[in-house]
Amino acid sequence: MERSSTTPGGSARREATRQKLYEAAVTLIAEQGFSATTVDEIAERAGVAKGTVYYNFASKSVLFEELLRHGVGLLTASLREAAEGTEQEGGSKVDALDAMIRAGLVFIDRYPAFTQLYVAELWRTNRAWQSTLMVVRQQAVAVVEGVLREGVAAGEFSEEIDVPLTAAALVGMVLVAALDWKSFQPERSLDDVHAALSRLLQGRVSGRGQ
Amino acid sequence: MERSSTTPGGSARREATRQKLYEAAVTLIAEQGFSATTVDEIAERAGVAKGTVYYNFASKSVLFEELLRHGVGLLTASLREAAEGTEQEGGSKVDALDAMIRAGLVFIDRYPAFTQLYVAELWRTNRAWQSTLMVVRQQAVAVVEGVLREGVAAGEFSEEIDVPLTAAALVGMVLVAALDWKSFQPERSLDDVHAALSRLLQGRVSGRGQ
DNA sequence: ACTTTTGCACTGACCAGTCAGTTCAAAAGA
DNA sequence: TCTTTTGAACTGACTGGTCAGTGCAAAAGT
Repeated sequence: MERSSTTPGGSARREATRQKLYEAAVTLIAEQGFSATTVDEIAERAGVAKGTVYYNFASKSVLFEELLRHGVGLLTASLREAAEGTEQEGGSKVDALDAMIRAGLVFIDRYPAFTQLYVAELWRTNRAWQSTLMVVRQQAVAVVEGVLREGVAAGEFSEEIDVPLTAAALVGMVLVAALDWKSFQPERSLDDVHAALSRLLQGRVSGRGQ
Repeated sequence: MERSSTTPGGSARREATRQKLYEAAVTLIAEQGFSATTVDEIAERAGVAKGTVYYNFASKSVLFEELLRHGVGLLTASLREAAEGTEQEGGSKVDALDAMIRAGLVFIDRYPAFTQLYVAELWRTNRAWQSTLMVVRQQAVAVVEGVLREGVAAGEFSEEIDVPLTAAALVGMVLVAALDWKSFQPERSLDDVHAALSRLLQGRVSGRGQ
C-alpha cells in the first residue's frame, strides 16, 4: 500500500492503469485546462472507475504533477540523446543545437497535448504545482544551456551571447513554431518545418541566395 | 436621455468600470487561468459588486473575449507603429524586425499579465472563445509576416524563407524569452534583453567575437 | 427656483447546479 | 490470499448567473 507512486516498483497492472490515466488527463487538460477538467471526465476517458483514480493518485493535483514529471522526463531524455548523438560523430555545437531542434519537433509531433498543457501552465504563478513546474522547466532548458556553454567554451559561439536568455529564446522559437504548425498547418512535414527553423538558427534569413 | 460626450457608446462612468474590470480580470486569469478565476474574485479586486460585472458583460466568457480584443489591439498598434517608424527613416527590414522585437518587449514589460494569459490560451482547442483567439492571433502575426514579405520582395531576405513559419518562430522567440525574463530575471534591463535577441536575429551567435 | 420623474449604473443576497473528494461493500485479477 | 478495481451514493464547499431593490444626477414639469 505504501508503494511510492512514481517508482516503477508497482505491479504491471497498476502501471498500465496509471498510463491510461495519464493519457486521458493530458488530452483533456490540454483542451480545457486543469480547472475545467473534472476527475469524472478523466476516469471516463481512461475507461476506469472514479475510485480507481483516487486509488492511484492522492488527488487531482498530484495526478497532474506526476504527469508533468513523466512528460518532461521523456523530453529531456530525448534532447540529451539528440545532443549526444552529434557529439559522438564529432559534429559541431550548431549541429547539436540543430539536432535538438529536430528532437523537440519530434517530441511535439508525438505529444502535442503535453506540449500545449506545458506551455499553458509554465508561466502561471500562485499555483500549487508551481515548484514542480520550475524544477521540470530547469531540467529541460539546462540541456540547451549546456550545449550553448560548451559551444562558447569551444570558441564556436560568441562569448557575448547570453546563455540563459538565448536558450529560452531558442526553446520559444521551436515551441511556438511547432504549435503553430500543428494548429494551423498540420499537413506540413516535419522536415519542412525543421528546415525553416534551421535556416533561422544559422542566420541564413537575411542575405539572399540559399 | 442625454448622450455623454466623453465616450461614445457608453458613459464615462461605465467605461471606467469596464477598465477596472479588465485590469482585475487580466491579472487574476493570468495567475490562475480562466476556469480557476471566479467572477466574485474579479468583482472584489475591481472594487465593484458582482452584479456590476454582469451589468457590463453578458457573461464571464464575454468579459474575457473583450479583454482579449482590447489587449491585442494595443499590441498590434504598437508593432505597426514600430515598423513604420523605421520605414520613414529609410531603415532596412532587419531594422524593422528589430524595432518590432523591441516593441514586443516593451509591450510585455508593460502588460506581462496579458501576455501570460494570451500564451496560455492561444493553443487550446474546444473553447468558446477559440474563434476570437484565432482572429486576434492573425492580426498580430500578420504584422510580422508583412515585414518579412516586404523584405523578401526587396531582396533583403532569402526567397527561400518560410514566411508564416518564420514569423511564428520570431514571435515565439520574443514571447518565451520575455516571459522568462519577467519570471526568472526581472531585474535585467530591457536593453539587455533586446541586445541578446538582436544578436540571435542577426545570426551573430555562431562565429566568435561580436 | 425647486420639486418630481426618469432611468442608468450598481448592489449583494440568493439559487440551482457542479465538482473534488470520501466511503465502502463487493467483484475481479494474479 | 492479497492486491487492485469497481461503481454508486454521499457530502460539503463553491460558482456562475439572477433579480428585486438602491442611489443619484440629469431632464422634465410647474
